[in-house]
Amino acid sequence: MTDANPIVAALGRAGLRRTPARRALAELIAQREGHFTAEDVLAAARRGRRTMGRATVFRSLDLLTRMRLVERVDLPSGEHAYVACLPSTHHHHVLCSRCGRSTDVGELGLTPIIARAEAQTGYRIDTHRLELFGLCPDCRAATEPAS
Amino acid sequence: MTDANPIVAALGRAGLRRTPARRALAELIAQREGHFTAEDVLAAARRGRRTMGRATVFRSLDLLTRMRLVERVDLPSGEHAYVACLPSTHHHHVLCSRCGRSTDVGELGLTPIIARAEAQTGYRIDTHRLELFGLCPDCRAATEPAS
DNA sequence: TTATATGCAAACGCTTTGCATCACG
DNA sequence: CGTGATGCAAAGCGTTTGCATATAA
Repeated sequence: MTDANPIVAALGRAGLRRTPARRALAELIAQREGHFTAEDVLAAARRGRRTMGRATVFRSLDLLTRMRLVERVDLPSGEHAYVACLPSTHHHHVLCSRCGRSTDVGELGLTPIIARAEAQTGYRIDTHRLELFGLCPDCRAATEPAS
Repeated sequence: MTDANPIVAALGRAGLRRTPARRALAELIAQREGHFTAEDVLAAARRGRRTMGRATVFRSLDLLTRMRLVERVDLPSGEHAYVACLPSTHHHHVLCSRCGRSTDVGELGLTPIIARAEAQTGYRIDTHRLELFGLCPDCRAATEPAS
């Protein structure tokens, strides 16, 4: 039991229980390349042989969010989704509006922008949220054959 | 009836009905300097002599959103809120996490950042959302007496 | 063995919808 | 007048909670 799955491994490191439900969720997240909703998880679990209670899904997702293993994003539609992400490093997410895939991008040099906003408004800014939406390379290829 | 209220004026320009409910909502929004939730509107209307049905609040808020007179923002808490804003110009919002006040800031030069993200990920980005949270000047003064 | 986690179902809160009525233009 | 807007109440979702049971460590 080497905990190949990074989420399961992190649970172990944190001294939390590696229950079947959590393993299954970790597996689902690892398989999915992009963002997903709580409902997606339920559906995926149901599709497989495993069934998880709604409560467990939300509780686990919440746990993983607090552990910074996933992050909650708000889609332009207003839906709440989650994306897996590597902890600790500050980053932003780029989401494909067609296939739902998501990718992390690093800091991007937002600091001067924030400084500018502070200068313009007089606020002291301590949190920010940047979400980028567009087409991933694959969907781009499918949509704009000739580029 | 000069439509001093910019929202009411915009409704007129768009050929939409300036009903009592919409006028009341426009008034409430004009008075409030920061962001507000649908529930806030309900409560405010109830506090005043005017009462509006929930449905009307949501329908009107939706209408104003489509007209770009208000914008929906997702607070870090996950709550959905709205902020009044001037249409057409691209801008972002700075929200005070203490008093809820909000201010618009202009474009801030995000374009190079987006270009960088596109280069890093291969995505073609066509929408973005930047929300900045912090303390407004007043709350700053109240919190950090000596700065 | 014992604190944790799970599952179910009911409770919740926010948002939408159906429908009859009302009133702006 | 006629269409668009309103209000109410009920339906619809996504999310949370209470509680008894099961289980990882």
